[in-house]
Amino acid sequence: MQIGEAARRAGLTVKTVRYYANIGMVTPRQDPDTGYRDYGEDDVAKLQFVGKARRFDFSVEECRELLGLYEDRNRPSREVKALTLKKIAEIDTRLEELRSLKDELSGLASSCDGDHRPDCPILNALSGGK
Amino acid sequence: MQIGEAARRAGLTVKTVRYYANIGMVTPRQDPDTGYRDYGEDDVAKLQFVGKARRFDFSVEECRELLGLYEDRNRPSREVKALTLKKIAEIDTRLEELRSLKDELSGLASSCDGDHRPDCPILNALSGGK
DNA sequence: GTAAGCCTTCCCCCCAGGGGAAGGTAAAGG
DNA sequence: CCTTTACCTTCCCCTGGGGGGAAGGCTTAC
Repeated sequence: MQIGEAARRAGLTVKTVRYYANIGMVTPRQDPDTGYRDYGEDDVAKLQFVGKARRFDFSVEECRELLGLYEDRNRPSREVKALTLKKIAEIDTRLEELRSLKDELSGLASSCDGDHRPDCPILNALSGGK
Repeated sequence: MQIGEAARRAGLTVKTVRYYANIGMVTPRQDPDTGYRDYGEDDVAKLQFVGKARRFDFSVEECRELLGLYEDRNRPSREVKALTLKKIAEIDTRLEELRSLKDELSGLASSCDGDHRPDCPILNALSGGK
């Protein structure tokens, strides 16, 4: 099938699918007559796989790695789990950062009257020392 | 003072400070002899201000806005508070996304044995429908 | 015949700078 | 005076993950 239908069935944009072909992640056959990319069912499955992994916050490089494991029917599940745990740890770190950021901003916001007067503890904090 | 010392005192890199000058956020005087940028105390204060706001996850454009409010002695604190509350709401959204992502990944990871055998629920989930 | 709807490659754009080259300048040491 | 060192300048390419759109080619349908 052509790239448009493959993209539709994978829930991705044509641009994205073409990008994945260019970086060698999902490489379809090429029709020698038209030069058009020609996607098979297996390609669509890979595109769906990558699309879902991206939604799970895996980077393109990690997706490539997962795809390799996905295609190797003899790989130990250990490797996949390790990658997943690493990703979970990254998410935890980011959660912590965002939480403390939110606490600080919330503290500032609640100390600010937010009225017509120019005095503003938020700006004072941003311009203050440290 | 020269850009190096200004950067040091603001806790930023020289590259960053030069970038802020290029985009017109903190624009120092220029020494006509050497062509070097010449930073005053007020410039350093602005750099510190922007640096801190960046650490609070404000975008460069938002920093420009905050800086405008910072320099306007008559602005109502309402505007600053609104910007801060908007940022807090953004952080909340991102927190929610990350939390649900983590839950899904955690569920997958705990259902995977992580041993030498090839069967892997994580890959099954990624390749499964939907 | 021509309009619609596909497809192709090619190039620039986003953010917030980082890395490094090529070249000018200033101050200290020998 | 010469050299080293430590500054500074502009200029250009790089990151991730594509998006937007131009210029051009192809069928298919009306």
